[in-house]
Amino acid sequence: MRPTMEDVAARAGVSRALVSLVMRNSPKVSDVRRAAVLRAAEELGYQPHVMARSLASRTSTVLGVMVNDLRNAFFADVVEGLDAAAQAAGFDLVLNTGGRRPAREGTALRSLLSFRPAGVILLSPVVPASAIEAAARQCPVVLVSRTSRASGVDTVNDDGEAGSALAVDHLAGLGHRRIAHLDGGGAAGAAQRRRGFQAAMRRHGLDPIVVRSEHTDTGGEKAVRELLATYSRAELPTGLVAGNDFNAVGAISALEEAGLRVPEDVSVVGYDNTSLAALRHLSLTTVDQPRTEMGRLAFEALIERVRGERTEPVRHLLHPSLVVRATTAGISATGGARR
Amino acid sequence: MRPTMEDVAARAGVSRALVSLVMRNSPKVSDVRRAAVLRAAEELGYQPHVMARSLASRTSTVLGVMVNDLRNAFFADVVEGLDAAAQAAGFDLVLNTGGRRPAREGTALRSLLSFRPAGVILLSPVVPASAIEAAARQCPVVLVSRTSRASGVDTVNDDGEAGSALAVDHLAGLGHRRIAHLDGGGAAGAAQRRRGFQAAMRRHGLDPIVVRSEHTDTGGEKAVRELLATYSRAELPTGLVAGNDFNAVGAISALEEAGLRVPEDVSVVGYDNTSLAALRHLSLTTVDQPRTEMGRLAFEALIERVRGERTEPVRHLLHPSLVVRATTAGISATGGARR
DNA sequence: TCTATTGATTAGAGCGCTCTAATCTTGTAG
DNA sequence: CTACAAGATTAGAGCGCTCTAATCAATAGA
Repeated sequence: MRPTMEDVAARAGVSRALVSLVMRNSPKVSDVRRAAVLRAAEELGYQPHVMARSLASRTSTVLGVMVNDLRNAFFADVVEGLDAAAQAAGFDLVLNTGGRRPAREGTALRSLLSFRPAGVILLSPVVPASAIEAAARQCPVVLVSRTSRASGVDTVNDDGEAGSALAVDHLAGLGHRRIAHLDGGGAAGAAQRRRGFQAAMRRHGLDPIVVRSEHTDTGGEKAVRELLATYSRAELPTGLVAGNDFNAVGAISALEEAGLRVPEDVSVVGYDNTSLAALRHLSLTTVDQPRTEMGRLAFEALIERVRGERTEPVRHLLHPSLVVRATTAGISATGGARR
Repeated sequence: MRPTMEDVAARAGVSRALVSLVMRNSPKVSDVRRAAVLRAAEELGYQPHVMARSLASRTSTVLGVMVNDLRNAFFADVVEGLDAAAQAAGFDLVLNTGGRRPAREGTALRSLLSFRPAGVILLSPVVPASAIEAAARQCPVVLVSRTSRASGVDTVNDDGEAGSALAVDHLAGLGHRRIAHLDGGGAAGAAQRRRGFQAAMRRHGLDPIVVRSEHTDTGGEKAVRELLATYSRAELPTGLVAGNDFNAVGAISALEEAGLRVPEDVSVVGYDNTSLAALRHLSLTTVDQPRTEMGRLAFEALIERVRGERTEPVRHLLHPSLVVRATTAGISATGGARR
């Protein structure tokens, strides 16, 4: 059996309460006793029992985290940021997934709450708003990549509209006039990206072309084939704003298959700046969201509520940035490319 | 304040002990009482406090998980498998990262242990063996992608030697004789993959060519350039067994840059079957490890020990499989390609 | 009628810790 | 030498639950 505080106290010749004070490094312990306790703890390999501590102190160092999909690199990055911030502040993450299924997410959320966590962070949850509000009645809740109007809920989102605008501005700046968006369908954030695209295009006085697609590489291929079937070579869009990086890669494949060169004939911009985009082989121009930063901000929003420093909800809208690589270029007078 | 068992008991007009029995759905409760308790719990929105339960029962439903690197899709998949199995069995994951730094991993591990978890699962940890053995003295420990001879420790690894052999057999079967391995250097599992490559080559009566590289795309590029500088076009290896998928992608880039076609001139096999490999754009032939399965097995190994069903260590060595896609082909008589 | 017997229910101690309030030490001023 | 404040230490209750052992109710057997 692992040693308890009582064991340490006995060995150090002090009371359990004193050991408790030392463990929480209280200033009101004499140096002699502190040293004795620390030595005894060391010798016994003692480590406080977080659960017992949590129960007795009526406070929790547990943060519940529910992830929409761990396989998605986006969430992995957010969790990284979260973990780093949490560890630095002495919190631990209890992590879960609901596999994108509302019912399972509900169970997962309840499971997190049964830890009586200091707070809960939901990454792009698919549970109904009512479940989120119910959770918010028990502890602070932060939503990442999902909005909410509930008063007890903070949110951290990236500004998808601004991201698309960045892509459009970039292409328009390179001289492109016919630019199409490969829409992400019902995927999280897709609607915002589409809206941002349309608004930016109009701002440039251009006609927004939107092709229904999805956030996969095959989706990108299909969308481009559709485009090729619809437009004559001369009228084909010269710029593509893909729904995400995977979609962009599929689009590029289909373009090359059709004998079009990227970026000489068509420029393509991705979204998310996944590790994929950074590969030399692709060198995809893409929109980057500060994912790790989002995790950090989510943690901070939570901690502010935990510490009671704030009660009004906060809505972070993070600014994406454009990472220019090799899949975009200007248009030459002849319709060819100019880097 | 959230309702406690006492509240439920009062509302249902029974004792706290009875509520406890109902919550653990004991068979020795009359139907009438059970219904009354359940209703009261429902009305109050009561949910047992896991930590209090854990403390009182001296058992834990917490599984500590330390991940080498969350950003790595490999671990994400393993965690997925772990989470699914754990949830099904009523366990919760407390998750951590040490950022590949031994000291930080040590802290992370200690943090996990302070939950007095039912067990701990370490995904490719970089902590010294002594730390692992110390942990094993406190609770069952399962290692994934790392070996150990300690008696209290179970391991789950993929058979890297077999994986490389799969790749070599495939290429040799296609008629390739000059095959090179792009070695992963000090990366986890790299040594095994190299050994497997060498052994398989000798088995086929071929001379194993090993180029020092690393598990990144730039590493793959460099290795191929080295190869190009070393061998004449006629003597250049026609088959490449890359250290992992990223490395393979880099290698392909460099080959194409040099005017060589894949797979017509050179066949390339990756390792890991990441989402990258599945992209149509690449369609990389690669070696797949059953990652989700590894998570499940890790959980099962742990649970067997928790239930006391087993005390001798178990060493799972999982069989990889080859996923043949479009980057490998046979050699034609003229040195050209034949799919 | 009384005692077993079985099944359902509960009292109460205790898990490992924190926290308040009380107690014990000192040092210092009068 | 006494009084008292300030600092250091501790006793003991209690966090929300489980678990053992005791109690209670109801039925059956003699």
